[in-house]
Amino acid sequence: MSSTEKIHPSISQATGHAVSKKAYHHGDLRAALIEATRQLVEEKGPDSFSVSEACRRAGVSTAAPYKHFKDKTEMLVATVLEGMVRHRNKMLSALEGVPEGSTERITAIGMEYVAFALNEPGIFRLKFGGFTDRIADPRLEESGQQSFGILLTEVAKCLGEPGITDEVRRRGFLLWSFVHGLSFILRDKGLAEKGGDFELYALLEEIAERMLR
Amino acid sequence: MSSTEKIHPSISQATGHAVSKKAYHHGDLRAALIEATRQLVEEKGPDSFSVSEACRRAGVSTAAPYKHFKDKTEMLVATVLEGMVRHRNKMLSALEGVPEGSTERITAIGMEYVAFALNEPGIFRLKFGGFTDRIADPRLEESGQQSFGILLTEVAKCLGEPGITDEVRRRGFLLWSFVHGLSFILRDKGLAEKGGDFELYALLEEIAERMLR
DNA sequence: TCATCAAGTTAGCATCTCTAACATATGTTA
DNA sequence: TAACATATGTTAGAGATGCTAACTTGATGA
Repeated sequence: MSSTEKIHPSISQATGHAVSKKAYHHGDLRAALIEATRQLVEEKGPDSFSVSEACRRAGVSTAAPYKHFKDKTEMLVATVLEGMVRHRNKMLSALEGVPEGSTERITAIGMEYVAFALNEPGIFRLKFGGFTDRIADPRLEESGQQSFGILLTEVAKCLGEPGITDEVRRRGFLLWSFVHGLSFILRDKGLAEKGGDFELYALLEEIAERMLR
Repeated sequence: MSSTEKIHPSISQATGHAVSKKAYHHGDLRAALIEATRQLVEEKGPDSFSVSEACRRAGVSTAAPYKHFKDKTEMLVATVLEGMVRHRNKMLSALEGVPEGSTERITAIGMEYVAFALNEPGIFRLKFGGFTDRIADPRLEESGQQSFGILLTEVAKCLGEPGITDEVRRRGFLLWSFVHGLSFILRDKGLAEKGGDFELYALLEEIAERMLR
């Protein structure tokens, strides 16, 4: 698929928007713009992203996005939200088949977390390291909490706690901090320099054990 | 001090530049622009920073910076480098008076790391979470390695290892990941929500113990 | 059928980065 | 000391961008 090809998704599923806005002129410009934004953020980096270029890629005028998004920031937020949904779903499916209450479940979540950072570094940066100064969007906040909740549930089972106790929250916070930092470092350094030295899975296992012991 | 006051530092010390460029028209425009950049990055956030505004604050035309920096990115890099020097010096002075080979030294470094992230979130973001897509400057890389070296030295002493062995590197990497992630999370959430729940120093102590045991 | 409204368009303003051409201070050298 | 070379600044302007206003078009439903 050529990178300059216009984007015309048939149906907007990921946006979670009213089906009523589905097919006017473009088909689903909102979804197309989100996809163009996602591509550009990965190709050029979040800082070099421009609305104009997304418009060119979606094959519409530069004024068109403003019928769907308040401004550039909202466009990025929508794109990040879409990414977070994918991220969460990946984490959940990574848990399938892994024994309940085992530390491997924690490790699996961590692997998926790091994988997302490495596979979609642009979105990852927008989501986390990103533009807190530009956005304090409650939807991003909430979406993050949901993902954190998945981890906490697993930690509770691992520790044999009855629910999300203070201790669970504390351990979860420590684990999250570690995996979060690891993701950033690996993403920044590139897998070559740091990931080559250590086996990622072994690293995450060791951490899970040290933290949950 | 008014935020619109012009910046006229008497002597450029932090830039580490040839003294020959000290006093032409402005005094030391290079240093003044770095300071203006630093202020703006903290006030408006790294994404909203503009060269024009830095010029206004330094009281020069918008073309003036290009006599000192190749482009906007180089201006930001110079500002981040200056911040990294300050950061490293703070870490080093945090070690003074703390017993050699104690885990408190590790904790002290961690505290300083987190403090920098919280006190200078804009620079911290540019330095790390920041604009890897825009910059892969070798000077930033090297400066980061130097800071990491400080940590590794302390880890080696803590573990009683003869030098920077593979095991030291591994533990140091784990510790760094954790503190790095913690800094990001605390910075993003704001101290209120997360830092309120846990005592930062205690958290870092616990981590140091779990990691170095 | 036709009025309404959603979703596009074009035109244009304000701002931004960066360059070219010009102006001036400084320090050097004949 | 006069003239030159260079560092450092200025003004003017090209090209890109974010966003708005005003207009056009096409789908939907009374």
